[in-house]
Amino acid sequence: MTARRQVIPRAAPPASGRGTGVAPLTVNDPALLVEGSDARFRRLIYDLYSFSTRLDKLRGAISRTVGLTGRQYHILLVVAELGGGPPVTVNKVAEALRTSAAFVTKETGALIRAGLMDKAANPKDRRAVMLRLTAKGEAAIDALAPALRTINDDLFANIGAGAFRALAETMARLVTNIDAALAVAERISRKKGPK
Amino acid sequence: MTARRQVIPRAAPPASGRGTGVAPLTVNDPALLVEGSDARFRRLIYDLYSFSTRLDKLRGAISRTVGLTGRQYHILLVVAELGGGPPVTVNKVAEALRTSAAFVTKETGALIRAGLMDKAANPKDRRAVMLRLTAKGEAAIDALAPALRTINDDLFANIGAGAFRALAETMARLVTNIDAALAVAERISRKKGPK
DNA sequence: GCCGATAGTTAACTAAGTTAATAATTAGGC
DNA sequence: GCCTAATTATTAACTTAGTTAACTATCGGC
Repeated sequence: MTARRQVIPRAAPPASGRGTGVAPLTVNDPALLVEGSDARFRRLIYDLYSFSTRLDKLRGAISRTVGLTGRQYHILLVVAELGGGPPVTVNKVAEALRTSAAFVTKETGALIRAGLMDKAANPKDRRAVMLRLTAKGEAAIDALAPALRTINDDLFANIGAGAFRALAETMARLVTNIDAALAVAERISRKKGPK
Repeated sequence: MTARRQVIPRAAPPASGRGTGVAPLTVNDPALLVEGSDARFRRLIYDLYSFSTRLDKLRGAISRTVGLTGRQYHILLVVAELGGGPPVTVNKVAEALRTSAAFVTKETGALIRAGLMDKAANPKDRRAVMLRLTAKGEAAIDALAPALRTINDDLFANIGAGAFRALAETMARLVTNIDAALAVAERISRKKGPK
């Protein structure tokens, strides 16, 4: 089918229009207002979105060099990190990634087919599986480390030790807080638009 | 088809195993190391991922109360913010959201069908469109503000003005840096795994 | 008046999830 | 010891959020 352009209606009478785009504040907390405006706050939220979009792309690009998607690589890292402790189960990985067990099952399947991970039944609990990296999986992580060092250094260029630690602390707090905020949002969402 | 459980192979000989999970460092920059370890850095990256996943869900939950997806609401906000200046085009919105024009076209279509936005041909340049909020679109933004204030305050609970400003500054720098890092990653990616 | 660049749209595809149903197993109450 | 409820993992079908590539229409320079 051809890409015939859609007909655009003639300019309608202008919307009532706030003109300068003044909108109601999106925060109450005075600590988040700069000279009474939430502009800086909204900018921060946009930056967080921009950053996370790009961070995903970054992870995707790095992962492609070993034939993985970004999420698969992330799972590989988490299994590596949890290894050495008690058996790594599907649910533990799902919790660490804050995603569903179903998704972990699907993606670990790809990693196992690629020979980077293996799965064995836990003799103590035959419902559970034990996920482990293979030697090839560990080699893949090691192979990516040099590129990762270059990229991470670039990413944090001109950010000193103080700013790094402050960021790490604030992000840890935000991660803690966001679950409560999400619970509130979902309560409102269910009340107002249960669909 | 029934969900017959997959047969799990008997425990294979253990992978070569790093045992304690010691992996090569993922950063060089000493400002990012704590006692010679990159553990705090990796934790920060995980936190950034966790946070952005949840932030997406938060936006999704809020947006559902007015029948929008998270991204549609985001586009609505950006058009509101850019309004009042020169005509808002598809490309400008795409740039602000760091996404493709194709995606903006598709999502603004939904917003227009919902009566929240309208589109008119620019008489000065008939290739371009002018996106504007309708009165209903502005009303939707206003209607969400009270819930947003509650949720944002919860999200930034126990984060003072100093930490907020430091976070805003560091995130702005990270957003600047990540484009360079992404360029490096994509160069490596194309070199090593052009597929 | 042609030619390359720019603006937008469409179609087809991919990544990254989700929910719901199902199966296998375990653990607890009695 | 047996039944029931909970837990662990898997599968299938679906959704959201994007992407790239091809294409149309228009503009600006020469």
